[in-house]
Amino acid sequence: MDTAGVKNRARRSSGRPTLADVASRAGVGTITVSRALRHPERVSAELRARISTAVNELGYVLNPNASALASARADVIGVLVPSLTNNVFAEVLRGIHEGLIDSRLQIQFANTHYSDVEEERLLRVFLSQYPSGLIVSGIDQPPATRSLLENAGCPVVQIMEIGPNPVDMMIGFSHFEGGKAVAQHLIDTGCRRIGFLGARMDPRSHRRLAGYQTVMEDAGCFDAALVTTTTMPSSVSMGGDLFRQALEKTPDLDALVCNNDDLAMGVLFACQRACLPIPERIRLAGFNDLEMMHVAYPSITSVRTPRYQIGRQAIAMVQAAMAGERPSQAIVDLGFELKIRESTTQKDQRKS
Amino acid sequence: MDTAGVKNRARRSSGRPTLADVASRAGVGTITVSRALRHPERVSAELRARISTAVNELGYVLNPNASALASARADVIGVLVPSLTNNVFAEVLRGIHEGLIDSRLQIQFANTHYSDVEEERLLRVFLSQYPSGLIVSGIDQPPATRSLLENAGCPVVQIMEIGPNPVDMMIGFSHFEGGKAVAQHLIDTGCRRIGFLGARMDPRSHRRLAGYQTVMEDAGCFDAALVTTTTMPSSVSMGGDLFRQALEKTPDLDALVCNNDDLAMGVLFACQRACLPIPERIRLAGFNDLEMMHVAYPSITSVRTPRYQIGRQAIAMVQAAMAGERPSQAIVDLGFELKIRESTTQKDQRKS
DNA sequence: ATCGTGTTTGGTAGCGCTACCATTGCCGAC
DNA sequence: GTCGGCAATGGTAGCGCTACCAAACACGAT
Repeated sequence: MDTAGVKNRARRSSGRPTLADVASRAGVGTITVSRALRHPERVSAELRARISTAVNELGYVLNPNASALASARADVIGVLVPSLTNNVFAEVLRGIHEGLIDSRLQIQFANTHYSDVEEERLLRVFLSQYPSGLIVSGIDQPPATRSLLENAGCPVVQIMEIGPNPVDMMIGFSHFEGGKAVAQHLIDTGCRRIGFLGARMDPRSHRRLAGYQTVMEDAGCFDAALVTTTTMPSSVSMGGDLFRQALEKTPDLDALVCNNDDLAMGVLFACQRACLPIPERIRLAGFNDLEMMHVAYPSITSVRTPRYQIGRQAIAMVQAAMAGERPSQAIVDLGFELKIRESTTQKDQRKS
Repeated sequence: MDTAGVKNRARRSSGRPTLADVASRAGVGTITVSRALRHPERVSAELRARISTAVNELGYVLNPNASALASARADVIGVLVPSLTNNVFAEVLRGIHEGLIDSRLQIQFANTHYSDVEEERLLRVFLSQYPSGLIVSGIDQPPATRSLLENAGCPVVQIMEIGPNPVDMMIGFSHFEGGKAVAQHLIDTGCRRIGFLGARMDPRSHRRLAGYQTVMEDAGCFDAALVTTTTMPSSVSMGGDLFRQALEKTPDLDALVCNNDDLAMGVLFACQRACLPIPERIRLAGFNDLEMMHVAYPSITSVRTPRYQIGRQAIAMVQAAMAGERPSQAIVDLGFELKIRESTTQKDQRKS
């Protein structure tokens, strides 16, 4: 009967304007419209204007799926970070975002939750979309993941730390040296029983610990009992917990290097609660230099890490590589800065 | 000469296995492979097994661009949040992520940086990809953005707060009531000169302020000089700055409601530095109940907000709507919980 | 005038997948 | 036995875009 079939054998269409619509309105070929959007400099000014008018009149938006399918390349930069809760990575993302303003490229974050398995899975998801670039955290990818990165067919930047054998490019700083710097500072100010507190001991944390250990051994002060770590996630309350554990093991602690600032905050509060004055009884140092550190009372010594710059320059490296410009150096060390504050300074030294 | 042209007139191909490769290896049609991956229950167990084997042997990965192009639907949920630095949204994202484990769907975040213009731009980017669902923060979208959402052609969940006229669905809690609850608590404990500190006054902050103001007016205590706000971003140091401003305007302050916990931390440190004891001289309350609040010294009263649950349930609502199940109620109020701690409790009351 | 070179534009054939049918086989109902 | 209905499977025509050519044209060199 065919009575109900109004749209009998209708061809599906999203209803949105397509390149062909723009092309016919502008009186040009579809490919010229595509070029005008993608490489404006290859199209004459006159056609560019006509096309631009047609695009605006129709409200045309390029279909990224069709584009990616046809060119086997998506205008997407995949960014893999182990945590979003962690303010450290939030700053990196801010740098990436600001480096991408006025660019056709889009960022696509994913959170590996510190899991190698999850990292590999997410990387496969990214790769299936033919990204234009990849930014991954750390340098300790397992072989399978590393191999995926090497065959990604796009620029890859490893961020946060530096080391030998970059997959492609690398930007960060030495966590080992950072750990050394804090420990050395405390040694220099006369501390001997310097504890180390660490949570969520990822590879970067281990390298900071190694830096601390090197300095302690060189000073003849190392004692395994001074190190208190956990694989549990880092948090402020965990800082307090680890501090109490450490104090029980080594009651003669005179300073603490914390693997990050959250832990340091926890120690600060625990000390306030236990009436152990900082820095008089315990010197305290963190890592990363979150904004809170210089505001705290007492203000807390920390290692300022160039998180924003890492993001900003990582994206610049990707864009340069996409344009065919290989960087002069594949490995960029942005360094760090030890911010010495009240928490590791004698009261009498503090007077300026 | 054509000597260099080895791949003369070669057809482009990504080199990856395609559905057709899988189909021929499994001895079935391409469409059956597509179905086996997309709707396994519609394919017989035998073919499913053969196809699964072929997929594994070839290492086949579905091309999401081709899939989205052909079906005008991408397996992507777009999530728009105003900030990533803010721990508040990090928890929401964690909820969304955990709600999506074992799902084919992917999340795609974007950060609007509290900008309506940026929000609209990002929304257009999302829409161009034909997302399967959208999660947006807040309920105050400007008309153009709202219209985009209404015509998105997919489930939309507005999160973080609730109000009338949802675009589609809504989940959150009342910031107005939250603001009222803190203020009322302080009134109840005898405070009269209760200040309000706010930074980055987004619509939700304004509603908390309105809640505070209502309570203050009802108690006959409202004084515009007690309110100190800024449009600048919120931070711990900003908390200290606002506190100093407030103390100058109204030196007789006996309590402070902070628009969020970062500010409250800043006030805490500023008070410690100025030797103004909390709660004896100043009572202090925050908003959101970040982990730090219960660890601080003194521990800080705050309004615990169901951030994780918001994310978790928002994604569940999207998935249900995708399956055609309309929720029994389009608006879900998850409430909040006032956590009363040392910072608003008299010393003598604290003894239990 | 002829040629080469470079610039601008367009035609067309896919990219890999899924919507839309059509086909087949099987079963119970009449 | 024939038929209708359902379930399982497949053929094919796009989805909207861009890579790959080719054509048209301008311009200076020969």
